[in-house]
Amino acid sequence: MTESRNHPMGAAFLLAQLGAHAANRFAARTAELGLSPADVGLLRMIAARPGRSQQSLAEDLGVVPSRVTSLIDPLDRAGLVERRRSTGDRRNYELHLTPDAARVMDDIARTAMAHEADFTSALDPDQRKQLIALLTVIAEDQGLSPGVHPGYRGSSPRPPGAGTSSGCH
Amino acid sequence: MTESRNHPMGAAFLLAQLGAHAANRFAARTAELGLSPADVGLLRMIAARPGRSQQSLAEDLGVVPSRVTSLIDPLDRAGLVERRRSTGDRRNYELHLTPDAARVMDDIARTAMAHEADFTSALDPDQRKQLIALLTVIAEDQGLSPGVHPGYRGSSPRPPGAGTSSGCH
DNA sequence: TATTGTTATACTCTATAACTATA
DNA sequence: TATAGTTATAGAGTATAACAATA
Repeated sequence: MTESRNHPMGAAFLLAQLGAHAANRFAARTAELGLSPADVGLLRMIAARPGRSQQSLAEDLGVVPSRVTSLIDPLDRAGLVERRRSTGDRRNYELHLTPDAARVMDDIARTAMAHEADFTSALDPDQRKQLIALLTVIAEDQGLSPGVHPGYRGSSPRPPGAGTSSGCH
Repeated sequence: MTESRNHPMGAAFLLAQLGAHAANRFAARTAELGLSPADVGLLRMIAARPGRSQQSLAEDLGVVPSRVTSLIDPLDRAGLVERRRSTGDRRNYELHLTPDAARVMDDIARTAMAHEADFTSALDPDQRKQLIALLTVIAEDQGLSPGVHPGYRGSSPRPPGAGTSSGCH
């Protein structure tokens, strides 16, 4: 309380704090669909580029290929993602959403819109546009790929213990 | 690419994306001080209220008391935090920063300022004020405690698998 | 009996390495 | 020999539960 009064939070800290909160809230919503945020991210990445390989997913996510296996497995078992052996190069898979996934994607879209609306309900439309504009400027300046959420795996060295507590000033 | 062109990101997603990025960058900086972001958060919480107990830390962080033990242990061993048995109630500790910690706190302050400056370097002073104002409105609306970073532990149900990939729309 | 903090244990997440099959 | 993907294994992080000391 003393600190918050005398040292108003910096933008970087507020961003980290709100970002974590937004991710938590979103996770709570997707849980109601029986999906983790990771599931949702994967489904979207496959929807955006059907037929892509697990390898390409691993690169975009910045994770090791073995991790993609365990990430796709539950989606495959749930009947949302289909692994088709590539006819050209039978070593890799072509990942596709199943027809069943269409309904789930609709649910996800609704969930995401509700999340966005709830999260920005304290702002008027003009303020939302301002906020998005400012955040977009920073995102581009920081070299973030549009639509790729870094989770908490880190494009940085990634020391152990990250994730709990503070973030900056 | 298609998606980012046709569906500009919502504020909630940008927040989650930038927040994770900010946390990662900050972690990279604190690592150079030999500290994790968690360490920094703990040191600050103790500095803001010297003599507080591990129990109170557990409540503020939303973690279990046993976790606080393993969080404080390394700081104790590093000679930055001292556990003094409370004279009034000898069950609990009063946590204090050691004299050695003063220098570390200075390093942390410098690190945080450098982080903030780098992160907002794409904005002019007026835009920074705007951004902080907008973020503060949302933070208050969402009921976030000033200065308390939720890590990724979640004030929400917290489904497994959270942390990787997406966050919203 | 209730509370502060610790220890022991189990579970989850993730990376590394070894392996299979293709090329 | 090199590449896509899988499996096995090990390490870190965190919660649960049982425990000690104090109230």
